[in-house]
Amino acid sequence: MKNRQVRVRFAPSPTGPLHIGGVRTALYNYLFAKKLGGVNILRIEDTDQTRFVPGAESYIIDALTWLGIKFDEGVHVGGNYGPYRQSDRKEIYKEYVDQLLNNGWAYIAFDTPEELDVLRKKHEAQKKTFQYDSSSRGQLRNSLTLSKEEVNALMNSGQHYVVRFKMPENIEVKVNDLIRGEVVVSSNLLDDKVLFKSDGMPTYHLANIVDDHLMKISHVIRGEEWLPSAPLHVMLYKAFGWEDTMPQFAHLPLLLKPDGNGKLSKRDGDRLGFPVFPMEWFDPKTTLISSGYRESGYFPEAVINFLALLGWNPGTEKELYSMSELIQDFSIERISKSGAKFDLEKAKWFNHEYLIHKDNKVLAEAFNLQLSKMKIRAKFSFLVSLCGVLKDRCILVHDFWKEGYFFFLPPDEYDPAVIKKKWKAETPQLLINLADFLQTIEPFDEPTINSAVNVYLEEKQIGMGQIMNAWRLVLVGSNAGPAMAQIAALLGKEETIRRIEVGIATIK
RNA sequence: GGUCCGUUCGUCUAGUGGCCCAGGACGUCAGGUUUUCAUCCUGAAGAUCAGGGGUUCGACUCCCCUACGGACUACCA
Repeated sequence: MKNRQVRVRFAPSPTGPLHIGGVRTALYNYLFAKKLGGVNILRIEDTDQTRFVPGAESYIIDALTWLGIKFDEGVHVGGNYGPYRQSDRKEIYKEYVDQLLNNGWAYIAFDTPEELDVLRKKHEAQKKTFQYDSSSRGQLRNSLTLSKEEVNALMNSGQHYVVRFKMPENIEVKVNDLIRGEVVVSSNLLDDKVLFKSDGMPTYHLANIVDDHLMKISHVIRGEEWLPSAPLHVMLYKAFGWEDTMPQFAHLPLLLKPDGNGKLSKRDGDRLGFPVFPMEWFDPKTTLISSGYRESGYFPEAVINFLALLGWNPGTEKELYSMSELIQDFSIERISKSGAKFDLEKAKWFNHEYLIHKDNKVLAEAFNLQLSKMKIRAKFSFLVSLCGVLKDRCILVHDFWKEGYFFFLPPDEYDPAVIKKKWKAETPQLLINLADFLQTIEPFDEPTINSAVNVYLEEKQIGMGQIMNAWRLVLVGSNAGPAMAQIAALLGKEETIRRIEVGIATIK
């Protein structure tokens, strides 16, 4: 098993949009594969036809593509171990169930879900737990209790049946987990899981093991919610005689809600007002829209960086990581054992870091996209300069509008608090004089305006406090925004003077 | 209820027996820079290492118990 090629898979089921915890699982698989020169596979686990959601599969692919998580094999890229969608592999599983049935590792069971439900309720009423296992299978309707003739008769009569795994008694099942070490469970506590459903589809457990084996998966990196079923999976490898090539397991810690405890869920996003999905998702059933990081103005690099550090760290103080740096430094040994609470503040900080280091042209393009949705047109070169001026104060791409709307819309009202504090009797005249002076400045750019105005104020013996806030008020409408010279330069001479005139005429 | 996993500042975490009366980052607070706001810079507060027992000359680090939290417990994945 040494020197086996690293082959990992990310195997979501298309029951809805990929949620941020799933993204992290996909990311860790990708980083691990690339680090070791291995192969990253995208397999779609759609054995439950009742939960299939149209659009979910393409959403998963688009989201991972947006984030820069690439696959070497998978539904969308093909490969030598396909098909990569379990519904397309339906025929394959039959042969393997038969193998188990033939060598006594599985049996046929006729109990209906309703019958079992009644049994569960009955046991519950007595504060006991019903389990379909070695203790109960002798009293139920299955090929272990029925005669061969009865079984055949039932099957021929079209009676629905499932195939269950026959969990052996009294053995210790050991799961060697790369993150948690050895986990030991007694087989007596494990139940006879359904491997093959009455609808002719395998369950997750069967399909998963067969596919991992057939696709030569070397490492299974998945969420901690799978740890309880790992012993069953180990037993399945044993039953098939595939112990030698059984993959190594690594169960990742869960992503927790920001407040309180518990697994992060779709609900939390709505409740706390932050996205739990990489991209916006339109639910065809409820017609509700869930927000996404992409549409909220986050950069994929920031989302990746933030997620990578949630449950893993390099052991150094380095926090800003590009994807290729992550690949270089990633290791399973440094994944932590305990769940990590999702902290939006930290995510924002990462985004800000990425935003301020982005080229102004890239930012301008993103901003332009937002503006065009608002039906606002602007010269690209103007947007590039504007982004340069505003980027320090922005966290998300959306903030460019919040921080710079007044470059597009003249003030329609003036902050009363600023008027009260900074608008004196002599202010209008001072502004008129300033406007006259601005008229003479050439070129009307930031450094020129800045030094010219400074000299002008000094010559006229006007204090900064006497005029700057009032000037800002007429240009912006409040006391916010970047330096005055920057605002004036971007607004242009004509508009700057016009706003001064309008302000004087409006403010009493 | 049962099984399994986990537990270091509010949050993410460093720490693999002495370097730790515990380090970094986010957040918070204070000061500085700035004509405003933000950025930025400096600093501060913030964890009796869940609690209790051991082992050891010495424990955040090893062992046991307890508490708390979580996951799982479907013909869902």
